[in-house]
Amino acid sequence: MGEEYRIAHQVDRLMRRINVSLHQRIRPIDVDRLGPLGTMVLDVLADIEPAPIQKLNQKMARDKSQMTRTIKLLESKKLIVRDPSPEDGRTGILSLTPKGRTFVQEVRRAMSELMREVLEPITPEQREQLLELLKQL
Amino acid sequence: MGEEYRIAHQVDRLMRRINVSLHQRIRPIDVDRLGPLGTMVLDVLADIEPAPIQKLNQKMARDKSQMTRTIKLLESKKLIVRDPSPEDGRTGILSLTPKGRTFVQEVRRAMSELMREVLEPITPEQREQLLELLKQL
DNA sequence: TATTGTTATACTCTATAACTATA
DNA sequence: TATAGTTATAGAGTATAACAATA
Repeated sequence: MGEEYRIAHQVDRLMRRINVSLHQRIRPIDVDRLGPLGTMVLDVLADIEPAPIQKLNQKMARDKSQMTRTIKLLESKKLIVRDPSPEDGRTGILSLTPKGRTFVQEVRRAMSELMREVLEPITPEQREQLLELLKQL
Repeated sequence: MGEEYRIAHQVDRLMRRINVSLHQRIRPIDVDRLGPLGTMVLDVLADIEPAPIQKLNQKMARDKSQMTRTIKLLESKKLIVRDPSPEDGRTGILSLTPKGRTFVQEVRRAMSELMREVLEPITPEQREQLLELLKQL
């Protein structure tokens, strides 16, 4: 094709749409003011907990220092807890608190609703296809 | 599926990967310090020029005030020009200068190279499929 | 009255490097 | 020495609202 850059444009545009809509939908339920990043970190962590910080970093593809700050915020709001790792004294194992889990449920409800709107132009089979393609990347 | 939110996670992760790699690759050629956003605005504009600001806004899915600033930056670096619209006195028509076009070519070369790496795990047919799906959204 | 674009402000996210502690 | 995480700081991107000019 030689126009691979077009995929980058489309991904950017899609991500922007998702972020803007998500921001609007999340605000009323984001009583702890985690912001979009804090919300997403919690959401991603919910899939992999209990998990060392490093694993969360990989999934989020942000840099370490940013994750440090976000984790600290989530801890201070009592949404996650950090336990020492028995294997590696340098790292911590993150888990959600009950409060964190409840919030993630709300976030996912809002997010799935939003994504259903965004994905409305394509069929359920195409959605599966899209998810599979993205997972491979 | 009921797990539409997972697509949002994957899109976020992909976009992060693209942004980080792009930032590194663009820096050496971004002599005017446009940054990732300025670079992408110029890149997108190259596809639709000459275009009113509004059309660029739609394509970029950023808010107006941010685009105002970015356009001003690109203008000040002589990468684009703004001509008054004959139809609507409120808006301007944006076009790339020769300098802007040259820069876009370099950016696209770097971007396509990067995307080929990112897209390496999937076949060319799947790339087309992905682009088509994204376009529909 | 609605729309386009601008300005101003506060906030959030990002990149980078230097640092500490453990492996 | 290498790696995980932290801290500090500068810079880039974002959301919002108020505003002027034109439609």
